[in-house]
Amino acid sequence: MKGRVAGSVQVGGFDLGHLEATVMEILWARGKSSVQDVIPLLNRPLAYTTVMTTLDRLYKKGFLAREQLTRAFVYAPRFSRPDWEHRKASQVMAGILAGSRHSSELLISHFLEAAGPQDQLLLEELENKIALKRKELQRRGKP
Amino acid sequence: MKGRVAGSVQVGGFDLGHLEATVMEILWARGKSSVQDVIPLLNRPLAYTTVMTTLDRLYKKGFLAREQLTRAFVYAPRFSRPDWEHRKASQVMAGILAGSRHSSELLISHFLEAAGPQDQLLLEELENKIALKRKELQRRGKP
DNA sequence: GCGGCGTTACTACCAGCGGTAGTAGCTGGG
DNA sequence: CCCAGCTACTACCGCTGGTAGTAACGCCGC
Repeated sequence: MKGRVAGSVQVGGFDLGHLEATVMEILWARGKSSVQDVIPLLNRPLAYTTVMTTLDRLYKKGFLAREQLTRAFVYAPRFSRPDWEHRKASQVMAGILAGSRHSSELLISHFLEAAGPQDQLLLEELENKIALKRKELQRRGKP
Repeated sequence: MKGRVAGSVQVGGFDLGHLEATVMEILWARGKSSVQDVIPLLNRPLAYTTVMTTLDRLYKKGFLAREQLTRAFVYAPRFSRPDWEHRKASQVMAGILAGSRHSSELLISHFLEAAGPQDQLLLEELENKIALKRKELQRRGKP
């Protein structure tokens, strides 16, 4: 009877299997696509129904929208890739923030460790954003 | 025969079930613990063997160390909670960085959105770190 | 020395999910 | 009106995690 324990950090809700992820990637690249559109773009031959099931599951999970233009369904991502990443990032951050404030710092620290020369602009932008946020918080703190 | 598709971002390797997560939480809170120690701290009664199996699986996954002090095994986390979070964060960041540089910014942006007054110190620290990193990159850039 | 109790190791079973695919039935175009 | 193509439904497999029973083993107390 599946215990269902409250708590536990679990990022959950954004887990895609390999096929699912691959298909999403294709959808993001192509935009509106039917099953037939997707099949030839896969790196291996899969039965029509397999791809359809996958698209359907993605649809039922709310990742894809569908529309019956011709006889066949045409699927399209409900979120753009960046948008989806943002949502995912939100989930991840929410999970991490729930764990502890400290972990947020850890995560960002790790980003800093991994940052290279190509990220200089990004860092600059980030620094600005943080400065802004701090000013805002200070303003709100003592009006 | 399990298709095994290359690619797909998947954070993987840090997935704990609910019971597993709960048990880790207990271990982090209590430090070295035996099965008997853990059982009363769970929010519902579970068979001795259930808890043992869970501890054992965690052990085999490398999350816990064990030691046979008395007759029973005594389990302890192999990583502190912050340390573990750091590792997890690394994985997450690696995944996100692999996706695109842009997503890193999204993730951190989201953190900034979620940041509140209680994070002022954190933000300050972060700003310093970024400034440091930028200086370092500039130094390395044109010696 | 021996028996029992606590422990472990082994094994099992179930449910959920994702990958994979077959079959039946519906439908629009010719 | 019939066929080709598409969907819906269903199924099966493997893996993972939750849950637990059973058998065997060793230490402690008598």
